[in-house]
Amino acid sequence: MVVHARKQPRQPRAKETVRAILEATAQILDRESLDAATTKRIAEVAGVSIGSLYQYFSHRDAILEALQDREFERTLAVMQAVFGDGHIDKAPIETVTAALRGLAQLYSQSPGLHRVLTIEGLRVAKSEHVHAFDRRVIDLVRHFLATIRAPLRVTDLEAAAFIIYQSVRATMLAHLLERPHGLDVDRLIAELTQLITSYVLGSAESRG
Amino acid sequence: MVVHARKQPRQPRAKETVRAILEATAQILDRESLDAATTKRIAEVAGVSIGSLYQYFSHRDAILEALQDREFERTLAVMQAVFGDGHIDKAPIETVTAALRGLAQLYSQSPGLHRVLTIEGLRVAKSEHVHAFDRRVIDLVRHFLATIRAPLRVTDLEAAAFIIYQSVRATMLAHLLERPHGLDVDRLIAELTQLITSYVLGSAESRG
Amino acid sequence: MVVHARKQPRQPRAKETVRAILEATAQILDRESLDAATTKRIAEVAGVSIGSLYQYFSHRDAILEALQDREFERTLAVMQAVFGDGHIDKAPIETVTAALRGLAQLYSQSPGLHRVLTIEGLRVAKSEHVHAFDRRVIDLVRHFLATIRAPLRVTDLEAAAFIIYQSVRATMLAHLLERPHGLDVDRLIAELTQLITSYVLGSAESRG
Amino acid sequence: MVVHARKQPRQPRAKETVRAILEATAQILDRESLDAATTKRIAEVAGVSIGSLYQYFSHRDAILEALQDREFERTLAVMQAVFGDGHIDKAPIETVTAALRGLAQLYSQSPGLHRVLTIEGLRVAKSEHVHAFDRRVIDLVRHFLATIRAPLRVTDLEAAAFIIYQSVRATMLAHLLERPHGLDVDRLIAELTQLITSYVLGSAESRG
DNA sequence: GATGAATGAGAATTCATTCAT
DNA sequence: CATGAATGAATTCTCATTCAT
Repeated sequence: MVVHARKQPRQPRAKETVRAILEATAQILDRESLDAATTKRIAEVAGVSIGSLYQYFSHRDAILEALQDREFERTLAVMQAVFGDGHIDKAPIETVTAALRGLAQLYSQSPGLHRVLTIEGLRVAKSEHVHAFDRRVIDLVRHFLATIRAPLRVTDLEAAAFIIYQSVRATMLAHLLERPHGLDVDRLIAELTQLITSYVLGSAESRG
Repeated sequence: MVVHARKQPRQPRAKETVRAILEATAQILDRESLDAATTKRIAEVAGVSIGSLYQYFSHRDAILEALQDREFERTLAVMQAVFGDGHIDKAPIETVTAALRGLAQLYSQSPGLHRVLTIEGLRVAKSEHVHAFDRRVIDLVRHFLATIRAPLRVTDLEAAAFIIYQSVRATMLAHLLERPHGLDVDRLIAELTQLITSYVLGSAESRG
Repeated sequence: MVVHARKQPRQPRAKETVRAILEATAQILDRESLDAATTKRIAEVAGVSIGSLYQYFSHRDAILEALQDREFERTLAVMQAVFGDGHIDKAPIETVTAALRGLAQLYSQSPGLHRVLTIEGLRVAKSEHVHAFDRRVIDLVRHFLATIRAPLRVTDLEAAAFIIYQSVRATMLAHLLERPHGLDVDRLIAELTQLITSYVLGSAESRG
Repeated sequence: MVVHARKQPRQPRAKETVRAILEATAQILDRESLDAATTKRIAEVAGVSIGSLYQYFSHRDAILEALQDREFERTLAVMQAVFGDGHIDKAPIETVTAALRGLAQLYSQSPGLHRVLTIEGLRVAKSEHVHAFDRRVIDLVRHFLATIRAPLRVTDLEAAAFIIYQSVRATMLAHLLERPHGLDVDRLIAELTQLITSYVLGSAESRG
């Protein structure tokens, strides 16, 4: 899973080192910026030597990719849990709210990390990595839409999933980074739920 | 207009140089990336010397800011035209469609530029520049919502404007950069119109 | 006399331009620093174009050299006046005081200029220009010492002239630049007079 | 001691690198000039890469400051040794001679370095560093004057110390840089001793 | 003559990566 | 394995000088 790792850490000490490196990088991205995440700074914060970075990661970007992996897995896990079979009998509006809640919590834990992931998604040469993640999330959303029993207003589920994914991500991230006053997270989730359900189901259903 | 210009170009040759620098930078941002826009590369593409960059721009970022300015003004002009008095009697759905069309056209002219502007908006230390632009666009949207005659479903217009702005921007940009197959721009505009009108007005009105 | 001048200014307008350039440079050296005296800045302050600088001076340093010339001539003029025949009958202490007074006045008119001239004198490859000036001043001092009628305590007049020149220059300049509190210029002159006459004549004579 | 060092060199190899950098810089200052001491040139002469300069010094000037420190400490050590308790019973003329001898030796070891230090003292924005050194040397001289048992001719010891410091420094440095023929260092010291003692004590005492 | 736009060599500094210890 | 000193390509920016208008 850790694609670019130079060597799989097997010993406890090695695992701890890898964990420290990823934690340090996440912290720097969260509190500072992508530019601040130099190898020197990561090594400092992690409390290891620069050499150790290259023991486990072939190049600097591999560290970021490993972090992406971790965050991608967490995000997908949250969505899979919400969209899982257990929720198929609930009202769509509740599933949507649950998904948004889960995402909001995830984002708020490391907004800087998601900020960087979004920026990566804006690169011209977007990595396969990032592309595959987008694909998987959109597939999950599309699948969710397809399993809604109520009549849908939207017909092109692929397009709808794409739009919903982009809208939710951008809005949540902007909210977290800018913290516009007078708009707390619960209210944001309520509004986004409204946005999505109105779009997908039409107002009657979303009201009911 | 060129806020950070070191010197206002007076002679024709000078104006041409400034134009070449901005054009070159826009092209690099469009086709490559923000990182690729080094002073060396910009000068090369513009066909001028590095020194000439600094005749008219105090530092590298000032070139980007000048480009931002240009794009900000264009964007605001489009929106002001659409939201202007002439449209107050039209159905909201038409105004929304017109605005989205205008934006889509603008974005498609220089997607890379808007990509960079979006990235700038994701920086920890977002510049006053970028912030002010976001503010003005959201104000325009809010004002538009406030002048709709039909009964609104949303109550917090500030929140609604914020969500709409972020959603439209992210979706349009992602569409332009990824070009998801099977989703042409007209369809995208139709879907986004649906998204917005359903959210703001409820389905009955948006259908009508 | 203006050694490096590219062309002798003959027309009134041209003379005025040269004057403006030298004045501007002197002002910048006085108020700012040697580094601040860029061709761009000199042209700005002088109110001429950069091109005009090169109309009259072959290269930037030629401007500084012309300034040196001017200052060197002034300095030598002051000393020649004091050490001239008229003063041969006065007491040495009075001549020394008069010379110091003249120099103090000259230095205070443009301390920054003399600062730069001193720095030039500290360059490894001191220009012939600067060297020749040092030589001439020391010759003047030596000649003055040789014409004193009272018995001298010093025997090596060349050495004495060298020491006196360096001491006076450094002390006066440091005084002007640092303005040590509690030491006004009259007091400084009195002290330096004491320093020199005691050294050259011994205390009995310097007291008388 | 190395105030601006970025990192304290611990390993032998590192110490050797720092030493090489300082040695190279001193050599360039001695044989060439302050302007010649570019980072590229220092690295070349030191036989290290430019990057290594920045391992140990935060910026170019920090290298010069480290050199200054080294020289300041040496200079003060020489003067403290001479003006120390052991010399209080000796004749002032001997203490002055000893001090001048010590300084002459120090200056002759690295004239270029002292040249640069003097130039730094002539900068408009003289660094606190340099200023503090001047202050300390003048304080030492003043204290020495105050402890002389013989009756002094000078009354303002602060002014006298200032004048003596500037005169000795400038004269010794000029002597070293210009090497005026017919004036060897012993003779220079004798003359400067004469200059100082005559000034401070009057000729009778300085003769005895 | 006068102008000032254009030039480009050269300066300081950063940072991912390597490798001897 | 771990370390961190060393590397040097690449970046931004300055400024004396030239030359077309």
